[in-house]
Amino acid sequence: MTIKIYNTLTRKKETFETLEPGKVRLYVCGPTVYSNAHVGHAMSAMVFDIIRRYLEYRGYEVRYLLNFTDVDDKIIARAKQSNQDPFELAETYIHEYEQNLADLNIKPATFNPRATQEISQIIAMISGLIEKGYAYPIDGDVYFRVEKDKDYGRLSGRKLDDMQAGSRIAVDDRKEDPMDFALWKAARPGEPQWESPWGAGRPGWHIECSAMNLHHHGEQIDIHGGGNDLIFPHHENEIAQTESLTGKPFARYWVHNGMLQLHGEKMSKSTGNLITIEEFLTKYSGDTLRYTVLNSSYRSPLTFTEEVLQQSQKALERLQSAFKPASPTAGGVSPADLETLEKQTGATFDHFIASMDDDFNSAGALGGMFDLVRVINQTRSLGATQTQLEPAQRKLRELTDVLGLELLATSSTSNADPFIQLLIDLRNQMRADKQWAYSDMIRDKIKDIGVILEDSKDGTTWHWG
RNA sequence: GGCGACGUGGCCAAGUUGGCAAGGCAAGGGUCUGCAAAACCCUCAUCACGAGUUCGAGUCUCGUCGUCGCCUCCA
Repeated sequence: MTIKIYNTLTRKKETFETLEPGKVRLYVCGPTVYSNAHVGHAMSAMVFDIIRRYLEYRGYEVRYLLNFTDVDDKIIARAKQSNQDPFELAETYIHEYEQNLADLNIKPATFNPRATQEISQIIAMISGLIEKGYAYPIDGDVYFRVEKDKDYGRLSGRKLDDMQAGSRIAVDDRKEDPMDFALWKAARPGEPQWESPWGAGRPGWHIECSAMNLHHHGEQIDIHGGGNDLIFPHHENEIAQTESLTGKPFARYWVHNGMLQLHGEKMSKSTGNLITIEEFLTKYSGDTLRYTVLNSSYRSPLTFTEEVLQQSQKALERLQSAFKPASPTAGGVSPADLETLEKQTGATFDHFIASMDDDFNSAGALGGMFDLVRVINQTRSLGATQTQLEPAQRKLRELTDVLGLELLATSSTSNADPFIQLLIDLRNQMRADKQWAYSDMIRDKIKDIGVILEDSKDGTTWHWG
């Protein structure tokens, strides 16, 4: 079995082969840290978390770099506005972002490079590009010469001639070509700056990712990821810079996630059409977002509405239902029934691998998992013992772990437990005496506190609701 | 204007090389239960529209309509 990945560069699904057997060099463009991260960032981080987890599950050693762009126009502008030091501002949002990711059960990257920590590498790269004739300095700025790069536009599928440079932003007429982009920006007074052969200044937007990759991964990497809004110009320019310098293909697979749609439009920092991760988590769990992400293709736009989130919550509860233990008094189930369960466990596993191997088709994988949920619940209903249920439940848990779903047990131990149990015992005494009004009242009132009671032949169970 | 993606039941959504349309939510009916909840069983689509290729198309080709993304900072 082989993994297939959709490659933006070729617009086809391709068989996944790594540069080095068993090892994956993965780089994902993280946020520019000038404000609170929103759910769109979370989606992207989650998509690559899922990809990373799956590759690891399939036996790869994944070296995962997620960068922070911690110096740029917006950070500087924002810092000025609030009379803050730009580095401190960036630092604050980096910490917040890392906390957000942790709250969403996103595994930390192997390493988080930052633009400001790569300045010497950036300067070295730019010098190399100038030497090779791919870049030129003007008044302390340095620009990349797109004309010299004959492949330019190959990732985004556009030609220089087709692009309406300056259609929305004034063209700087000092540049040789309107599409030339800044590698280095001359310092303005009061702004962060570093010394360079072209005078004091700071890096342009795209160069830091090229430099970080070169520095921490090497000249070539396996997977380069990010939102599909980065395809042009960001990733296009990364390719131009890196390949012009090294003369080698940069990333083998370019993987892009679709945009999260809020109110029918892309969630976006600049337009203010957003919900921050923090806000989101006051209402929903990280699992709810993760399920929503998993339930559709990572490459498609993600429908993000209250209704969809509620549906995800319900679906998670159903997934969770498979993990309910067998009744302690269960008498066991026939070998035939057990075989049905075993077969479904195997089928679900095979389906999971086949789906995920196919460009990380998590929605398909989930579909198969629900088939197992049903059979587990069926088998339990038929009277299976916990020992009989256990292997199937364990396999299902293994798969939900791969997807990064936490499925926290709805019942958690707390020091309220003895009191809840006391109420249940009292209520069951009342039920034995057919005092329905009082027993129902207890059930209603305790529900208001968040405890759900469920009666069955074998007794009463409860969980936090 | 250029480039690209997409349009599957009330909602979300999957769909390998074309061969009688996964799954979840919601809804209706039933089993169980004092009731409720949970669980289980049953029911619920011809795939935007039109034309074409084919023995056969959601799956290929062309056209129409619609939605979204990029071409400016953006995950």
